[in-house]
Amino acid sequence: MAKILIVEDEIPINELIKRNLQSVGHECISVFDGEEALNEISKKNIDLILLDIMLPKIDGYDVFQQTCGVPTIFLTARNGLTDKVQGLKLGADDYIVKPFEMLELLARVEAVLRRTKKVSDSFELDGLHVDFPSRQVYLDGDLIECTPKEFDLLEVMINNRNIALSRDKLLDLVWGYDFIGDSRTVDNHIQKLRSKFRLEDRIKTVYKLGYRLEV
Amino acid sequence: MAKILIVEDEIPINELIKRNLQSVGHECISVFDGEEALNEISKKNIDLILLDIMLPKIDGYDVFQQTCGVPTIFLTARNGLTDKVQGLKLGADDYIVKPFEMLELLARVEAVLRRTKKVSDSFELDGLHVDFPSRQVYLDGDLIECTPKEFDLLEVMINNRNIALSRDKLLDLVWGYDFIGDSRTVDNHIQKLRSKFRLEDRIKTVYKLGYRLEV
DNA sequence: ACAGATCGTTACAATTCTATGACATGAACA
DNA sequence: TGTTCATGTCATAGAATTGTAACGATCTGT
Repeated sequence: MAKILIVEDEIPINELIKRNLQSVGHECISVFDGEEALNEISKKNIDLILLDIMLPKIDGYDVFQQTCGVPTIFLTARNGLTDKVQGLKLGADDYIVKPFEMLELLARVEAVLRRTKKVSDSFELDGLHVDFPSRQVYLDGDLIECTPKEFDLLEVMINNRNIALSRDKLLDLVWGYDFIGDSRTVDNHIQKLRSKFRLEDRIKTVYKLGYRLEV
Repeated sequence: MAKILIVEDEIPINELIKRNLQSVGHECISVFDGEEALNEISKKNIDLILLDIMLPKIDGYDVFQQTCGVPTIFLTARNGLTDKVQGLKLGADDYIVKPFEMLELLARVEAVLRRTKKVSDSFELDGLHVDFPSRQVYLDGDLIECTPKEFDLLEVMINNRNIALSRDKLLDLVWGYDFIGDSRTVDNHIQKLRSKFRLEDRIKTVYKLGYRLEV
């Protein structure tokens, strides 16, 4: 997957981000101040930088000037120096306001990596090959027809693999609206995914909650 | 765990909160007026602030303006300056009305910390590893199947570790207020936890009351 | 307007969970 | 030590949840 540099001086946050990115398959390097950050940027092929603005030694603003075009997502405090940051946001690939939800961060990381082509545009698991740009799915090399909803759901499951996702969460992420009343819509689409893409053993049901894609 | 700043001028209340938060593993700093509060905020990496509104020297309202986005829970008197406070509530992560129940405060603290990702998403004890996002439990590295009630109860016990929890309290926290039935239900589920997760020595029974998870 | 595809809903079967009761064991107290 | 009440332990019936298939409404392209 991608090599991601996490520049964040609060150790618990840094480690939490690291754990989550690693769990979806990325390689992570944690640094805790701007000096270390510039060090890593110069010597390694970093694919993406998560950059806190408030940093010891050299602040995020100055680090950003020297990233030489490496894609960057800013992590900004709720009411930080918004005026200064505002300008930066234009140059950055994305920014996210703390405190943020981890699922949101993961989604943005994937989006930037895909946009900047630093991540393979596809996903492999067992004999399954999912190609995101073309929205096509192959099983053992054979193209499997895939409806829009099926693909959207599959994509969300892949981007949030190893996380228990409630039905409500899935409705939010895939259907995009708050669902009223109870229906078996999610269940039925999950069922489609399982049988169509041979994911019976990979998509676990989390009883009374929802589903989880295990890789 | 997390570093929590308690800003409360009534010494007994301040100390009570401190004792309880420490017993579940948090690091606490007690201050008794707004001036001290700003001092601590500026020099240390505070993860969460519990902020009384009525304070000597500088009041909670003014302190909040300078927290630089550190998550904050307000402690408001029932008939405080509700008009002024009302506005604050929008910016705060949560608020709780005095007099409050300690368990309620603990629950809100955990909720905010998890929401703002200042607390780890997993819990370790002896060979037991509990992963909250995936809702999976490992014992000596092996995945142990876990029912919803088992996981919910385990989570509550972990979040309120070192605190004696009555059966009624557990029924409230895990089953929900509207549960009608035998309180032996709790006993049976505790038994499951003990045998399944090798917690025989960790979950103590508090005679005539309930149970306590000791770490 | 028609044919074909997609998708939300429903119904029923299969599965999983859990509250409960019965009995055994243990703690408190006189 | 004996009595009483509280808790540990286990099995099971019934409730709750999910799997599965089929249906009809809606949409799309012709």
